Amino acid sequence: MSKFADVIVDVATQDTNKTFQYQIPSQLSDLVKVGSRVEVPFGRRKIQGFVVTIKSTSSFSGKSKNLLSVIDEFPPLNSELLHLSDQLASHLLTYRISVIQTMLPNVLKANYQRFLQPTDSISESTYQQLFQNQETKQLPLNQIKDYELIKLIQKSLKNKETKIVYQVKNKAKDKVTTQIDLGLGMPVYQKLLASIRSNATNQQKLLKFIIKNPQKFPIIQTQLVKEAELSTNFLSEVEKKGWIKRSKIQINRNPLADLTIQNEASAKVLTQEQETAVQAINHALAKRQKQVFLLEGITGSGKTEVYLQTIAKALTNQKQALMLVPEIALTPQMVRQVFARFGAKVAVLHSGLSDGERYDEWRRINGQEVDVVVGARSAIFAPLQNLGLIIIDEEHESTYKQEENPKYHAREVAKWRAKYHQAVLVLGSATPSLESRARAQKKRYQLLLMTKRPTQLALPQVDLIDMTQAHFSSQLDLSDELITGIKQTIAKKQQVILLLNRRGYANFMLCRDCGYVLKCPHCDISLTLHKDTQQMKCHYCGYEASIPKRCLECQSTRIKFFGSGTQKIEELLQQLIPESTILRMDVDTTRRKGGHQKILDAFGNHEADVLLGTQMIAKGLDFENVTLVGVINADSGLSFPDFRSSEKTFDLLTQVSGRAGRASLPGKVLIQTYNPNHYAIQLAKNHNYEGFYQKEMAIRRQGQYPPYFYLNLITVTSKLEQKAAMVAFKIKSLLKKELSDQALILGPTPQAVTRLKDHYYYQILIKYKVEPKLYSVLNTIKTQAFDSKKDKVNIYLDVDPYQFN
DNA sequence: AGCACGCCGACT
DNA sequence: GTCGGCGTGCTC
Repeated sequence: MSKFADVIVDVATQDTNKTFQYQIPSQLSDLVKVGSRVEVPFGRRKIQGFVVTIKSTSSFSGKSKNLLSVIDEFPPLNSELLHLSDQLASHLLTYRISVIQTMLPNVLKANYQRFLQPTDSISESTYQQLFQNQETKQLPLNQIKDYELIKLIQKSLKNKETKIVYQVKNKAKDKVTTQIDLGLGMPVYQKLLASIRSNATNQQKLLKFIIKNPQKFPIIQTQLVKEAELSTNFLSEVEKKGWIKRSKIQINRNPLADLTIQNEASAKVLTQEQETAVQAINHALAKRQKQVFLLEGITGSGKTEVYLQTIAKALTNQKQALMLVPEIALTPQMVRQVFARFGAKVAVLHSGLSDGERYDEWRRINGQEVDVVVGARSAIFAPLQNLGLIIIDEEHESTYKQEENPKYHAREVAKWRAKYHQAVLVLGSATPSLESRARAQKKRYQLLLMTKRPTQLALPQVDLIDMTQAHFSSQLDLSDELITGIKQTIAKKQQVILLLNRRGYANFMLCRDCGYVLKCPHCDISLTLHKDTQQMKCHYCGYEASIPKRCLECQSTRIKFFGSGTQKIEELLQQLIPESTILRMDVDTTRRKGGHQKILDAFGNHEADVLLGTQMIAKGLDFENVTLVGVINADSGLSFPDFRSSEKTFDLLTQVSGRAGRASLPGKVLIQTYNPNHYAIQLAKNHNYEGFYQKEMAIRRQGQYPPYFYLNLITVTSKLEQKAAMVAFKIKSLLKKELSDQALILGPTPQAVTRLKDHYYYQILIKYKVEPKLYSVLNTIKTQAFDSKKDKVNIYLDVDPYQFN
């Protein structure tokens, strides 16, 4: 009896956001499993899809086509992830295939190729023109740009002289290397060495190496080449003589290969507070009940050790653990510690890996070869089947929210998975998100407080520098007080971390005669001066232009650059303190692979006195010689049109302050600000998270924002401004009609940056508490055609938005 | 998404 | 009459 498969097809549109049914041919019946990645005919193409159900009766009224092939040996999706993809797609109002694709490593994305092949009726001349240079009698069509050739192909297709065949290419490749084994017995090698010509140096080298290190065989070819100082050519010669045997073996790319393991593999002695936290979590682990903990511990209170000991507990309970960190490249110390404690049982997943490395790590996880996974946001989808513990470190970080589609929040996915597995979820932070802290208040989460540092070291003294009153010896960016602080620290051979949340040199160019500001031609945003590359760059779309010498409007030479970025401050600082060495760390200096690590290692080795950077220096760094932290402009985040701007500022200041005085030396923090009385800055100065929580909650209640209200952001975009606005107003009236009058519908308003990459953006914000009809309304908005295909209007939905633009 | 089909104006 | 541009609708 033949069977049928329901397949989610690799076409991300509203129309295809459902299953398509295919018949399973008998020769594939043993291979096709639920979760398999398969190749199917779709229209006249062949595409990739994922099997979500297998059934024995047809539910499709038409005639099902046959499934063509199964791509992987083992299904990439298990039933949990299939279930999750379904729920998440409807929760986020996106396509299920998009969710599936974010769950899986990149190499499992399909790579489609089209080839032109001759038919029987092809004429000799057409064949000559199209195929004479093709060995395989087929012409790859993917990147043909020659117009004459395209015309020729079209004509041949029309005359049925040729046809197009479609291929689904699998990008997933195992990494293969050559291994060398001995071909003869040891006494034979001894004899050979004795009888060989004295000028056959390479042969002698190899024989001596074999006799000296027989235990090293089989050996990887590249390693042998290196150790015995031979060439691969030579090795293939001696292979012919039968001295050695070469074979291909599959190996895993190992991203942790060059991580040196520190000697901190054993558990540390816990403080009373740590002990209490570990006990509480371990107790929940033992009960195997779904439970959420909020671990609120000040910077330096030793949250990491709590994580490590509870992971160990989960493992002894025969369970697996998953730990998320905001961005691995920025928290290498954390990864190193997990690796040191749990060794080969650990897999890492993050954006710094190559596609191949990521695929190998993922396969180790999917094969259940590891018990601990550490990774950034998307690691929340790691296919562990026996999860007992999920940890989210720095749970308040906005990096856990993906800003591209599907716009999921890893914390929410973690809750879903914890429930599914009856697992324990630990949310850790020095400055928990208000959402999480409020849930702890309501006892939905269990709050675990850690208020002391194990070293008994006090939190650093924080001083505010009021920039409206401060003294400046030169430019207005660096106050004398901060400069003096830096000089004194350097004089004591100690180090400084400086935070400036703006990259580039100067962020806008103004003509002092006509007031003209140089803007990006595609976005309504001023261009930033980059002195190192001698260019004006758009930080939104990447547009680059040369630095103007004259005003483009009035030709005046009285142009000036305003708004200091990291490049400018670096230059300024070097002038003011010539004896200092400065390392700059921002997206521009860390773009290359391993760029973060290089800078951090150099700073750790005290090759520089000052580490100057954007917010990427605020997280997780632990350098014991840093005794001064300076914040150059604490106000930069406060002016954003975002209800979380105070929270972000408070978090950033608290986080960066925690970088000072990590070991025996007391730390100090200097914060330059134009708003010294702002509550976020005042409370950060006093290390008063609980005070901030109370104050900010009152403001959120007043403003009807989360955690009191839910949010939903609708963005309408078009190349034509009126069109975007018109559709936005239509959507608003539809919402008004369908939702209760408890819901607040704000806008439509043009985005703060109205035009981006030549598109206009209008947005509508819905605030609500309970709206049973909301999802069905949003679904109709998504499906409803507000536009013709001609001047396209796109509608984006963001459930629980974090970025407002 | 990509592909076909069908409609309509334009060109040899 | 046929070519090509664009809008519409469908893919198990």
